[in-house]
Amino acid sequence: MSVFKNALILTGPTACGKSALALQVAETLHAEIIALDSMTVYRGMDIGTAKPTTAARSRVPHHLIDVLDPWESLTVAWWLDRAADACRDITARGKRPLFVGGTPFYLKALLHGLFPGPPADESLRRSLETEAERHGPMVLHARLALVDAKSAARLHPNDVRRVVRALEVHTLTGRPISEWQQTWDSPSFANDPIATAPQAKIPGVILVLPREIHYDRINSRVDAMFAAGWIEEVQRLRELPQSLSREAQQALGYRELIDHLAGEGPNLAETQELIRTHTRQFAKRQLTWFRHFPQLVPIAALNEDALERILEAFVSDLQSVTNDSG
RNA sequence: GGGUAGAUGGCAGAGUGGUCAAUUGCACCAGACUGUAAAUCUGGCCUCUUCGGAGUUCGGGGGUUCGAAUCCCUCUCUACCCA
Repeated sequence: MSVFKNALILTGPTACGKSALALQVAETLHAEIIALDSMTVYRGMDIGTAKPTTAARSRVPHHLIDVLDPWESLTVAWWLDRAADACRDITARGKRPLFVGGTPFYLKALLHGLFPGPPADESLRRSLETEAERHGPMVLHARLALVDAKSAARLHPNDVRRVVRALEVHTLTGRPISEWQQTWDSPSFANDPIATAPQAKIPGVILVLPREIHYDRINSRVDAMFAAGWIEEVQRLRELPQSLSREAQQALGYRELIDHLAGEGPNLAETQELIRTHTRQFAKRQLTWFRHFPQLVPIAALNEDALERILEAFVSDLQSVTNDSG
């Protein structure tokens, strides 16, 4: 029933070697790749996002890459819609969709769906945020407690971003967000008319590698990005006629480089070190998400038989596989 | 050789007689995450703990004091200045 029923997932933390393996997997399984990634969607942001090269993209078709300009906004819901479209498209052409990427929130949305609530109301958000700045976050949290005790209990008062969204959903729908959010709690809730999440059972694999090795890879990849002209790329983005969207400008590394180029950040060497550090921290955050998905089969990324193990994991989950190679 | 200013927890940096195991930031460890998510937020971070506390810390040594990271002496080291 789900549009994702033929899909496969290859995920893992940043710089773990997903892209290279993905090409091989895609070629073996006759698949096309859909980027499970919140940043490679942006045109002109190539180096720092480790976007698949044109060579890679000519080997295997990639979707949801370079689909937005850097001044455009992006949300999970938009991404999920487009991912569903791409899936339908690929399936219709007799190919298999292979999600590749490491944006954990999008992965969760893909696996568990989103509650079909209202999208962001920017002006409402702005006024709530302003209020929090003036009178402190407690004010918003206290108000939330009045209309949605369950969410208030779950959310820390300082977590303004989520408190605002909870308030926003309640204001817009008259229904507490905690009611809407039951999508992720109970499968039986799928019968509820407001919870129409796909609840997809998509076979997936997660690449893992020892922390020390992983960190070395991250560090040297950041260095390689600088050597490849990352600064010039960011400079070009700064010279665009329109300023970057909030989502684009908070991309890891771009943000630090933008600050540096604007004279508001540390010197170049320090900026580079900062980006290495932040990338390592990001990888750790990704890992805390991945623990929530026990259905993903862990594969040692550096093992020589990684490709075979991935294929095995997929095959054991599939009834029909268009695979004829060893 | 003379002078001045300093030495504080992984780093930066507060504190200048008790309320100091020592503000804060960073790093580090762990956690959360339902339309900003490569974002944002939370907890921990000297040692031991029956979680009530207990024991050792603020360059080394000595001293003053009921009591010192804070005052005095001395040693070592560092930075800058004059020779």
